Amino acid sequence: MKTSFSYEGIKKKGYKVTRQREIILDILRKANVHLSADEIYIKAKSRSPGIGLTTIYRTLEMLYNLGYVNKYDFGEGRARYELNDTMVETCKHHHHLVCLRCNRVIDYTDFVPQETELITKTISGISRKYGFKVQTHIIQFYGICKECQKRKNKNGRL
Amino acid sequence: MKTSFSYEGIKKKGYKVTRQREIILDILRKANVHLSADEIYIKAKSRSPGIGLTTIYRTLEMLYNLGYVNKYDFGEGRARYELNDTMVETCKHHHHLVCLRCNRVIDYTDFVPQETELITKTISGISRKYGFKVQTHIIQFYGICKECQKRKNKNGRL
DNA sequence: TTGAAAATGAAAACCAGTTTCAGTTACGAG
DNA sequence: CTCGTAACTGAAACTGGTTTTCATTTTCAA
Ligand SMILES: [Zn+2]
Ligand SMILES: [Zn+2]
Ligand SMILES: [Zn+2]
Ligand SMILES: [Zn+2]
Repeated sequence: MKTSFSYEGIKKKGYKVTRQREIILDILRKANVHLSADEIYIKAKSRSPGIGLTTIYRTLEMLYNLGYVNKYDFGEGRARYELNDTMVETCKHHHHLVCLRCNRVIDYTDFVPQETELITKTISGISRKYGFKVQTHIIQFYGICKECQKRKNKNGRL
Repeated sequence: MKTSFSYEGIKKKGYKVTRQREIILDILRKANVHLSADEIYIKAKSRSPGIGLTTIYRTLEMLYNLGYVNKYDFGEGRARYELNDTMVETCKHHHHLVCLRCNRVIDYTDFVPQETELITKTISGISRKYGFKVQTHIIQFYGICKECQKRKNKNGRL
């Protein structure tokens, strides 16, 4: 555990830097997918077998309250987490494409031209119209991914 | 229960029109907010005390599979449902502003012009780049509503 | 070094949602 | 209008993710 770049923010808020939290943060930092609490637990256990699932949840909540992780619901009945760009400079803000057939989630950061600009304008428009101060947003497109389009349509709403 | 305008779609798919389903549909039709399964259950029970929560869940799932209701997660740990515009002509497609302090959810249908442009361009961009066929989307802005901005900031991430 | 506040892990509790199953109902074929 | 059957129902048990409880341990500023 060498990179201590973000621990200051944690200490400043009165939270303590523990071995468990270092491990969880490291796992999140290295992940390039959205992890569930349970997936983090498995990974953490292999490094520190005594760690408890409760600690995973508590740490994720702390990081969420600090605004360091995003928490997503892709309709699987459990949350998924990822460090956001306030924490990791390599993690760029992105949106999601969720396949309704295979449940795969595609992140995309390479927004179509003008998308970023349009979002900025939309946010300021919302602020003007509704007096609502936007902090974050979630944009998810649901549909059928390229691979699934090749397969035969099975039952369901798809 | 007079309005039977949408029951044909249900029958056509091999589902039966039962008294319970009529009640649930009627509750959804009259609601002007997003209801949770439990809230629907309370309302339904006052009309038909014998109704079971299981039936609420099963009916909502059926309606979701038929594409008649939208299912949302606003981070409360339970789903919320509403009839969409395929079912109710008065219900227009909308996006959400979720207040992080008071948890109120504001629907808005009068998008700022840039927002409509954003959606159109993004969907066609996604189709071109990823071969992803978009069916629906969810756009939620999280922040602080007008009323809460007047109040003092308490602890938390806000 | 040390003490108070914070964090930990195990176990139990919690709770939205699902499954099971025996009895009931809708509804189309006849 | 029967009738048979597939669909539907409600109660109860169950599931699985998340939270709470509590006794013990750890962090870290003074
Ligand atoms: Zn964005
Ligand atoms: Zn797919
Ligand atoms: Zn939209
Ligand atoms: Zn508010």
